[in-house]
This record gives sequence, C-alpha cells and structure tokens, in this order.
Amino acid sequence: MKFSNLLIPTLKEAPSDATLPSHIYLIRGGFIQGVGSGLYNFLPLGKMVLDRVRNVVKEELDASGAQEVSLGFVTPASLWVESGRFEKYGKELLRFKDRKDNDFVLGPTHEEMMVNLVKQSVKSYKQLPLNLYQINLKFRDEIRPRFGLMRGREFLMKDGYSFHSSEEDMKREFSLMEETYKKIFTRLGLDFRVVDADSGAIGGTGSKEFMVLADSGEDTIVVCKSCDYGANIEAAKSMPYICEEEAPEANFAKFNTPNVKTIDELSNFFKVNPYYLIKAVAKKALYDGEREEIVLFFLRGSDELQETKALNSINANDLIDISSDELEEIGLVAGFMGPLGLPNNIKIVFDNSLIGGTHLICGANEKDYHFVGLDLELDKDAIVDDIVSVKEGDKCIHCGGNLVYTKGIEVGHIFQLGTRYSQPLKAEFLDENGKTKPFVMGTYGIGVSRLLAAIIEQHHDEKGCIWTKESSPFDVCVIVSNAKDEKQNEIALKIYHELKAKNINSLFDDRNERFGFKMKDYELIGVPYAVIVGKKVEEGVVEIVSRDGNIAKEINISNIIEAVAEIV
RNA sequence: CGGAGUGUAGCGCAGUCUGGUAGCGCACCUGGUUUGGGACCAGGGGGUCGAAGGUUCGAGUCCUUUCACUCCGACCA
Repeated sequence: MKFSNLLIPTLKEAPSDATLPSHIYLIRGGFIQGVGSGLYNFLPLGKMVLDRVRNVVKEELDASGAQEVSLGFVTPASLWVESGRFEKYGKELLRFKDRKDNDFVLGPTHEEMMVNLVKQSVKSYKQLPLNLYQINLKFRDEIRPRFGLMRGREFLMKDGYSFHSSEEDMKREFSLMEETYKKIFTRLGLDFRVVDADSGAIGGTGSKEFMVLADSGEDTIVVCKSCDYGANIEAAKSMPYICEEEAPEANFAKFNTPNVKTIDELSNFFKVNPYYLIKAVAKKALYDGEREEIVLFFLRGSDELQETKALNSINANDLIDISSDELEEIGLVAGFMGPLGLPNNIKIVFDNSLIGGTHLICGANEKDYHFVGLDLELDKDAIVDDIVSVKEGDKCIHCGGNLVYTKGIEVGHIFQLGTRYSQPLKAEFLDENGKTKPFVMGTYGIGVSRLLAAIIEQHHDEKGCIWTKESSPFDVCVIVSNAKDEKQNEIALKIYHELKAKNINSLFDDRNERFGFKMKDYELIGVPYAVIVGKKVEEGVVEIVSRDGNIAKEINISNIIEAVAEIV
C-alpha cells in the first residue's frame, strides 16, 4: 500500500481525555476515532490490525475443532426473559422496542442465542460434543466507559460455547480451550498469565482468566514468585496466616475504650497486633426481587474484606455501603460493632481465619466499649467462608512461596458453565439410554478489540506503538528519504514492488514530506521494520531499522529483499 | 448513581470574572524555498461559541432550563 493513498490521519496531539498509552497512540496513529462515549470507528490501519488479531483467534480456534457462526446482534427479548436475565442483567443491557412495540436487546453476550440455536438442531448425544463460536460486536451500556478500546461500550468479542453430554467431556474441552487461548496470546506476542477467577454474573464453577500483565491493568492479580500459581484478587487463596506475636492474655471482660473506633486506634490502645482484633464490616446486600438485608462481616483486624468473596458467601447480587445513620437505626454503633449481642434481624458472616480464635478483642455493640479475652464459639449455622483479600507476602497454597500483586488486563475468560443455562432454557438431548438430559456447557470469551489496546499497553515507547509480528498492520515500511530525489524514489518503488511480489505486506511512504516527519509517523504507527532509502543509494546502499531499536544497519540494495524476508 | 469538572474551527487551548467586530498553535488549501529527525516565507478557507429560553440597544461572556462529555469511586471481554 502506498501511504499517500491511505487514510492515516496521524495527530501531534491526543484528545485530552486519553490517558493510557494505548488510547493515546491508537488515536494519534490514526487507527481509531472516537465518536461518542465508549464508541469508536476503526480507520483503515485499525481495521487491518483488528483483522489480523481476529485471524489469529480464528485460526487457532478452527484448529482446535471449534466452528464459527454468526448470531444476530439484535436479540428478541423473549429469550432473555426465558433465562431470567432480562431483569437481572441490569442497566448494562441495552433494551429497545421495534415499530410493533416488541422488546429487543443488543447482545452483551450470547448464551441465550447460542443455546437456542443448538437446541433447535441438536437432539442426540451422537451430535456431541460441539463447540461453536462467533467473533462479533457486543454492546454493554457500561456505567463508565473509559481508556479507549480497553473499556468501550461497543466492542468486538469472540464468544464460544461448547455443548457436552457429560461433565468430564466439558472439562476436557475446557482444558483444550485453555491451551488454545495460550497459543493465541503467545502468537500475538503477549506476556500473560492464566489465573483462577471469580465466575461473576455469568455463573458456573471453575473459571480462569487470561491476564495480560501491564501496570495499567484494571485487575489486581496475585501471583506466586516460586511457582506458576496466579489468581485474580477476587478469587486468590493463601495459606492461613499465623501471627507470631503473642496473644493478649485477658479474662473475658467489658472494657471502656472511649472514642477508640478504628483498628489502628484499637491496636495502639491495647498494644496488640491487629491480628487479635475482630474487624466488623457492615454492608447492605441486595438480592433478586428488591429484597435487601444488612450483613455484618467479621474478620481479623489485620485483614481486608474482599467484596467479591463477601458477595459470593451470601449469594447476593450486590453489596452497597451503609451509612452510620442506618446502622444506628438498627441498634449498631459504628466503631464498636462485634459478634456478641447483635440484633437478630441481621445476617453475620465470619472469615475462616476466625474459626477457633482465642484471646480476641471485639466491639461490644455499645458506644465506647469493647470486649477483651474473647474465645470465639460459632453457632453451627453461622456462615463461615473465605472473605478476605490475599495480601502481598502471604504464602502460596501450592508451594509456600511468596505471593505478590501485579496488574493485569483481562483479555480472555473461560467458564465451566454446567447446566446453568441449558436447564432453564430446556436445551436437552437424548443420551445413550434414550434419557433426556440438559447439555453440559462451557463458555469461552476473548476481548478482541481490547486485545489491540492490550498489545499496545505492553508494546510501546515514548514515540508510539510497537506492534508485534502477528498484529502489525504491515510487515515492513519502505521510506523514501527525499521524495523529490528521482533515484531514491525509483529504488524505493522497486524494493516495494519486489517485497510485494514476495508476499511481504509492505507500506510505501511515498509522501512528499521531509525525512523527520515521515520517521515520526513511522514510529507512531509502529510497524516492526522499516527500509530507509536515502542518500546512500548512490553507493548502492539502503538502511534497515527495527521499530524497537534493536537493528539499524546498512545493506546492499541487491540483498535487501532477502534481508527483509529473513526477519519478517 | 454519588462527588468534581468541562463544552469556543478536525485536534489542543485562550477569551467568560468586568457584555461591545470570535482569537492562538497544530492540521487543511494556493504559491515559493527546503529535504536524514514533526522546516520556513507569503497568501487563504473553515465557527449557528453544546442546545433552548430569558435579561439587554447589544450575550461566547449575565440568569434559568436542558443535553453531552470527562475525571475519582462500585461493573466487565
């Protein structure tokens, strides 16, 4: 392609709202164009990258035996009503009516549609297993779109769904998908980790996320320094912590603690490690059908509540903060809450680490008083669960190594769904014995447009993008130093044609611009290699450079095609 | 949704306090010089100042309403 014929509107300045490198460079490089909150147009360069990334995804999935389909973007709401998600999915689901006043939604994910498709045509175990996927637009009316392609409202996603006659077979496919995803992200040149994850709104049991490691990632992940354990902070586990400091010896008693409210203050007041204090976190839990209740979470003072784990422990839809006024209304005192003598209309949850806890200090549910010397005895029916965040320095449950935090961009997520959708939607088949059974399902997602952002987050410098081999819009860029110089032009054009003949995807910067201007554009756009045709053509020499700065050498014109063919 | 802020040329901004011919840089068009690191000179085009209403002889500027967008917190590929 000739640069002069392409629409590549590069910019010196980025829009003021762009903060991440990927957002800034994708816009400045003329890859994408913002059109509204969380909505982007893909310009020619962006479309090329998108197609290349999409191709890698497609090739690997097809190789794994999955089959591509394309489902309608507009989905009849009736399917969503059937699965119960029409109400439950919330405001992220964009709903609208057609001229006949029928309800529709723009698909944010396609479990319903895919189950529906399969249920119409698959009736027998002989047709299983089946893995169907599509790479299509999704729309989620995000509360706060940001970071360019990283969190848009409209985005390109690969979503796959597998159907099986047994749990074992579904697990086999799940592993196959894990391997396939690893191949995809490796081919794209990404540094990533596969981590244990929370299954969230989609549901199901085992679930794994594919995280591209980058400081700008929105997720905190916990990784082990000694083995390959990794988990989203929402699902991370660590070995039980044992406090080496001595426990405060005291007989059970009520103690006057005037105005001592926080864990820090309490720890100072009694001169004890926060490990021996009971922290109480009050939240309001929201459930289906507008039902809500107050929940108190009790944990060690040295721990932090992990909201997702907390949410899962009580099977609620959401946890929201609660004001101290609301607490007072039900007879609780902020800063002095404890597990003893609570009003009976609130739910309580204990963290695992409190089981069998002794010599504890906790709030007395009375202003300015705490209990000391508490040996915790839990009711049989008390909820006990893992509800705290793993901390840096905690020990790995697999190898005992040190756990540390890092940030990741979620680019893929695979779930073992089981029969969560097939059952309510009555998607069933006949097994070997002629018995009706619901499909056992798995579901697998990849954020394709987000991948472009993730690649740039991991591969850029202060000058612009540095595309990886399989994601770059072009393999090489041929740059004419002085476009008015006939000899340079002639040689460059010849090199360009020969590269093309060799099936090397080349961009020819033939614009009548100064050298520096074209180099800045080259660096901004980030094609991995450039052939620079300049003054030295008189001596029969051109230059080859790599965008990452690792190569810059002069090459005889007669050898240039081979030299390029070798590296791209 | 809670808190903060911004809407002026394609992009980045000034002008608003104190009402009086709508500006600057980049980009764009024409001509010329320049050609190994975002060049220079000369000339030029482009705006219903987010929208609606009001005050006023006169509103980008003051008042009211409204919409959009951005940033900080809770969701997700």
